[in-house]
Amino acid sequence: MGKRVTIADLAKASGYSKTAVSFAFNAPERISQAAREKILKVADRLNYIPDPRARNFSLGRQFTLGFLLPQDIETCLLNPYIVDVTRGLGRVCQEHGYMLSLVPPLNDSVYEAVKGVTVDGLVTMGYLLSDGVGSLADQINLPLVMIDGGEDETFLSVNIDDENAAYTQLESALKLGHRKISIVSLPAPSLQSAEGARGIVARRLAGYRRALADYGIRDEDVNFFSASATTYAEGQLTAASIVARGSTCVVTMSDIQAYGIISWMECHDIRVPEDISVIGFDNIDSFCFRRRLSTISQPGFEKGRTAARLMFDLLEGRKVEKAPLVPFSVIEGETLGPAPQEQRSNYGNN
Amino acid sequence: MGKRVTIADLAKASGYSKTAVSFAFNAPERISQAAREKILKVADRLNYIPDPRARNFSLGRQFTLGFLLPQDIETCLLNPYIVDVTRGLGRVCQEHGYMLSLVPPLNDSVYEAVKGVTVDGLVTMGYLLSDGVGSLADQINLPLVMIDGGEDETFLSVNIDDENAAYTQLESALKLGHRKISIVSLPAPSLQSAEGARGIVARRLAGYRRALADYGIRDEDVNFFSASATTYAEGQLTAASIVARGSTCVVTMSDIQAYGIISWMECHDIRVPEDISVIGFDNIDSFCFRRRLSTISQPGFEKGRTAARLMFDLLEGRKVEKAPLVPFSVIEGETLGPAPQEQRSNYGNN
DNA sequence: ATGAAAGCGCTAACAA
DNA sequence: TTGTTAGCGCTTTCAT
Repeated sequence: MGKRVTIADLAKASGYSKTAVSFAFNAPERISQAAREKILKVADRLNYIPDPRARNFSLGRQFTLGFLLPQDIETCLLNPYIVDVTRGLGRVCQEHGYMLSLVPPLNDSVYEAVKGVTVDGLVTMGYLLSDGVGSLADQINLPLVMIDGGEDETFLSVNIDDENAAYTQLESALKLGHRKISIVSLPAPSLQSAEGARGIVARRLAGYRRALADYGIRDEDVNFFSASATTYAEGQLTAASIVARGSTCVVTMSDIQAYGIISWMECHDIRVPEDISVIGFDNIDSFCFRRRLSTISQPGFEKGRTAARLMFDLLEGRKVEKAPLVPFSVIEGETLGPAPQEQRSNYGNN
Repeated sequence: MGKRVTIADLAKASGYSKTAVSFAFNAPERISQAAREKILKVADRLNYIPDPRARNFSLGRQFTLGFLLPQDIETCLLNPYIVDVTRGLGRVCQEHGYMLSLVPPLNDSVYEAVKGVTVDGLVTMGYLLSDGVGSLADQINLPLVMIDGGEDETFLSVNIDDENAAYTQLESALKLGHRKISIVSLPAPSLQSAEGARGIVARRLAGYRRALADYGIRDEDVNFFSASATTYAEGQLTAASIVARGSTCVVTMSDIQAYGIISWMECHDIRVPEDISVIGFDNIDSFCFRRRLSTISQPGFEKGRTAARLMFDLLEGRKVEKAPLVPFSVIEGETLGPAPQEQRSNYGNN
């Protein structure tokens, strides 16, 4: 348990100064061959390894990017979409020799988490301007890139065109004759606030509203559920209410919710999509599900990569354009079918 | 882009000393009400937030745990077993207000990665003593807990009883009459070295050998494949060779390999388990696969949690027992069936 | 209750 | 080429 060998120890032992030692490790060209060799030899003998904590502090860099998660690590990593984003971030971090730090909201406080973070830049997921993360980051001079945040001039945010994606998603159900729809939303802490109006949830809702209007769906035929967490289990919990409302189609903002819902249906002998259709959002690795989920594909990996790249552009002082929209696409799976006939007749001339 | 406000700024602005400021934030009892209030008020006005980098450096703590991965972040997070371990680690980190840093081997060098890491403790996955990570950690005074490492006195390692688990896995195939077996191993960098003999791969191989011996299987009826990476794609690549060798059962050290193999089989009209059986290892969330995979369940989440707890025991100076074995179990899925009759007759009186 | 000052281990501007 | 020394921003001992 002996204390770690320091640069001072090595300086003394080798008969050189701390500067020389530092140069021996970080700037060979600024020191003579002989000195360098001697120093390194003694370093080896003493088992000296420069302390990265001190080095980073002195350099003012941490060689680490932070990933601010919307929920617990435990919960987030249950969502393959988030895992995919993490993979994208990790890829780019490695290319730059950086580590990737997972930062969950601490004791339910994002602020405390952000205040305590020791990273060169923070990539957030699912936070909005109104959450105050942006201004806090600003205050402590911390570069910020958002994923699935609000589309705002102030900060870079990597997004798909959520409004159109949601429109497309719902429309693919409406086209098949569905008229009684359940919509399952992501948790939206700031939905109420004015600034939240530009958030991802709000944008998707706008897309839904437009689609509903375009197809003349009446308000009373739409049920809206706001999940308290984006999990499989939460999906299962919602399923019963959905069925009770007589919807013929469920539109979710997350595949993982959709899976939960489908699993509940299966346990209750409700056929998907014969009795009720389900269409998800994300397109998490569906190769491993029983049936291919009908869904909207949004490239998590790509989003992560893009965000991290933007971050390094920022860090390395490169010019940054506004973050580009990442493309989405429709995945035709096996969980979306035509609306059941009986229901359809209820709404007549269609 | 103004520089961040420092403790010195605040000291000057508030008319107090740096000490007072520090106390105002970290030790209210050591300062007068009035002083504290005044300081905090000015802090607020100046937008002062203590810099965690300096604070951590000064305290000699990072409030971060490192997770040393066996491969790229990108690749590792493709493996749900590893994601599960990460979740377990993350859970405990959060309980302690810690962040979790993902540390991949940098430029293919674990050493460089470990040398540069700024964490309070390092949890490794899949490394052995012979990889030298242990002694390096020792050298820089970095607490270490291993997952799936060697069973060794020197370091704590969280494991299941891999030898018996492997035995059980293979035996469940042998019991069903399989006599021509393919074994797909994890990548094993240090399998050759003497110390590697206690590693996870070696222990499982020992289990396999014992099972093969107990059931009198001849060497020439066993095919051994060592994957270069633990991925779905690698599994698919191996599948063709497996079929070519005429095995009736594939035993893999990882579910993800098994899934890859099965997917290849399906694409080539080979029925699982009618034509060939597959039994995996890990039991990654099989709820989302087409058919339940026959496999050995090892609790990744539990391993992560246990490892992190041991780490905090270490960090907080608690006594630590030797790491306990985490229990495994057999999952009876739908991909392991009796050996095909034709093959069986080849090997007669059974 | 308060403050001066000495660290923490390293980097790097500056002087020799 | 080499060494002296002043930071980096915070914590904390030890006087006062």
